[in-house]
Amino acid sequence: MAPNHKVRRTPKAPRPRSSLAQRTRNTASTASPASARDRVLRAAAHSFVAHGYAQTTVRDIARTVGILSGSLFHHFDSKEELLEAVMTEVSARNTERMQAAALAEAGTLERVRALLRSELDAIHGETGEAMTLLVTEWRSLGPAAQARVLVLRDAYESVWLSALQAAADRLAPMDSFILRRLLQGMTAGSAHWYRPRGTLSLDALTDRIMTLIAPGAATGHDKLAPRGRRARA
Amino acid sequence: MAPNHKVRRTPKAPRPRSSLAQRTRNTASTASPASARDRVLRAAAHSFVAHGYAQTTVRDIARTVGILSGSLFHHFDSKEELLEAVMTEVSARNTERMQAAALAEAGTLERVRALLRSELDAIHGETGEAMTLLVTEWRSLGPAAQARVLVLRDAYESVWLSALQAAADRLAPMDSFILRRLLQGMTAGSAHWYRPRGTLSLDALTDRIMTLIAPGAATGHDKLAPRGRRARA
DNA sequence: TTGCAAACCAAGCGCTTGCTTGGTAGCTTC
DNA sequence: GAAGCTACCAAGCAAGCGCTTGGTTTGCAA
Repeated sequence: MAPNHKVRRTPKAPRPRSSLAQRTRNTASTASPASARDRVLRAAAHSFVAHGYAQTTVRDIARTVGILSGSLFHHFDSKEELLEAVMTEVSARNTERMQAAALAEAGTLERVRALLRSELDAIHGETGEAMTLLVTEWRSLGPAAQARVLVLRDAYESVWLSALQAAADRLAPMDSFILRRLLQGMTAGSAHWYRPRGTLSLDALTDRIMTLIAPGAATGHDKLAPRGRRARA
Repeated sequence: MAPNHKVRRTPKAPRPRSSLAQRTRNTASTASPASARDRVLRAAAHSFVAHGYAQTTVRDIARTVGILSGSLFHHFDSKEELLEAVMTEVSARNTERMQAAALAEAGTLERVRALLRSELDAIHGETGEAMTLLVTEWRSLGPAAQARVLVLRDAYESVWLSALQAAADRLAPMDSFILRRLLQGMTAGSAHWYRPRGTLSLDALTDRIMTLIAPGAATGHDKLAPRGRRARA
């Protein structure tokens, strides 16, 4: 087996900086609009999603940020810590967004729909959230990092679970835990085939899934799902 | 980017052998019950599924087979060809099994159920099929190999599509292509959480999914899905 | 008995990988 | 204006990777 998962050293967290202004170099306070650390994080997230963790080299990430590979380790202690940071940030941000989206709705079923739409946004949205990484690259994390991220993941999942339980009488008759797992399969799997620029909108996709889990319930938009449409590309 | 996907050389296919009898070494005709090539294939499939393609080294595979890493290349030209061979064999075998399972049923909905059960079998069954690899490790294949495997994958998918179209009036009102993609998400995703040794049987899981895609239809076994059950571990 | 091919070993090559080290440029602070 | 900090470069190391090479063992066929 390829020896992954090194032991953790001292956690790195360069002091936050203030000023702006763009230079050839990102020095102490003349940072880019997005700080150097954030730019590394974004580049890493994008590359991890697009090509996978193992297929992405630290040299790739450094190149897109515009620095040398060694300089990455000024911001992060290891490549794995970079993955953990991406996962941590992504799941924290999305738990927040999801909760806000749910609270904006009154009905139980409408809340489930809001959660669903929010999750699809996190996967396909223009903000380029890397939510799928939590599933697809889970085993690229070492056990210690897994345990740490799992705490955030559980918080995210508990929001889902209570929303599903609250709407249980309007959903397909099924244990909420199983329903959630099936739902996650559908949303995560959509990363492999759904193309945001295609003919199927994210709202329409949300409706299709709602049709499955809440049969007979009008789901708001696009009530009768038109047949014979294609989603390709 | 990590330089994968080398060019193809001459395809290797050692002549098939006949006799049996176990020795310390697998020579021309005194092969193990499963030929050496098959044992390599099985070991590779198992390791690819368990730890991922990138995390599996050729030394790992060789060790579980009981040979040295260099000897692997007597059977396969490259590690990627090994992955391709696994995918090819798996999708060919499962297309066959699935078609047989479907033809054993008369009704359109029963056929869909048979396909579904067959796919779940391929993912979780005791035969240890590596069906999930086709999704999870798809991008580990180079473009050329992808094109070759895609032919088999398309055959598999077309069986699904025609079954779904035939049963369309008894399924959730939705384009069959989209329904298939959502279904595949549920089945493939189950690899991440479903445990065959748990309290939820594969038949019961099949029923839960059928409940979603064919609401109001009695699905054969286990008609009213009991609530409040847990599937964990 | 010799010839031959398949199956494998032993050794290691060349390359890429994540990461380290020692030093420097630019900015802030006192 | 010196100290001190962050951000970065330049160079390269050790380890692990897929894969190659040359030779040996084994069984079978002629």
